[in-house]
Amino acid sequence: MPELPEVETVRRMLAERVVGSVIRSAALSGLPLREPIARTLPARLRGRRIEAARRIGKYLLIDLDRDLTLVSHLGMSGRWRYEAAAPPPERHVHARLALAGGGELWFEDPRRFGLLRLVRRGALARDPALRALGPDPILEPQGGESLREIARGTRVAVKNFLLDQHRIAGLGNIYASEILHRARLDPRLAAGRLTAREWSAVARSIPAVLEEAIRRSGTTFSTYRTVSGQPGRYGERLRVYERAGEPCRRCGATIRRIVQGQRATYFCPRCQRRNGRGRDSY
DNA sequence: ATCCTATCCTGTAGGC
DNA sequence: TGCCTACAGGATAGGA
Repeated sequence: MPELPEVETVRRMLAERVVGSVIRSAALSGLPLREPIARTLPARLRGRRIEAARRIGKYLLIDLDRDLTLVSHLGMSGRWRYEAAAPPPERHVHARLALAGGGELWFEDPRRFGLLRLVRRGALARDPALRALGPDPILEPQGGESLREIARGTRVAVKNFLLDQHRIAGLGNIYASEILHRARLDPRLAAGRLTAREWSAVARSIPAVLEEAIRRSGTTFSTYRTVSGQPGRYGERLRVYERAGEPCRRCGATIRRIVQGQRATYFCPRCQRRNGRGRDSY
């Protein structure tokens, strides 16, 4: 599941391999993703030069000349893939960009929850996908006080708070659980009721987990791959995610799996405590 | 306003 | 072995 570290890994590789290239031609599968890909996309991409690869939250932005930006989101199973030589056709390739000088850039997405949309750069900040995003925790790190302010008044569980892209942009199901384990916080606590000290622990844990995951090229469960097809290596570092029934690496207690908002949450019932809080605190 | 649920999709894992 | 079903989750529309 591509979250901030996976998207950042893809961004870095695109920056290295395709920035500076010119798109010679483009072709679409014709199948809709989260929304249909505009049929005019190939014509608008032809001849454009790739100027930069950026990331905001889980969105990957490919800046082109003539003030255009290709906005992409990998959804659940999306992948940008670079092939140096003309590769054989494969399933689930929804956009193929042939680069001048050889090489192809593919947007693959079996589950089609992804997004591909061409936007004028001047209109980016107003684009519905990006407009309402909260701060990106790597580009705009938030301290504990700031997080506490963002959470003021909300009763949602802190795990769900971390998943809300409108509050903080980039965390998904894997890293939300990992961050709360590092911060030693029960994922069921009401976000609006955490203490300053608890928010401070969350604020420190977010970049610690994300930066280590970026160093290891992200986490691969099933489909995620880097641009060149390598799996991420953070999986072996996971402390709780997908480890239900296994011992906590910190205290040895058995990791639990619960469901919050129809999503799995993993946590250690011993070292992620409620700190003697009352029943109404979550 | 705030919060929660159902929905989209397909590869994979588990049961029998 | 093969068929069937349940499950995984990011974002969002719509309902409570």
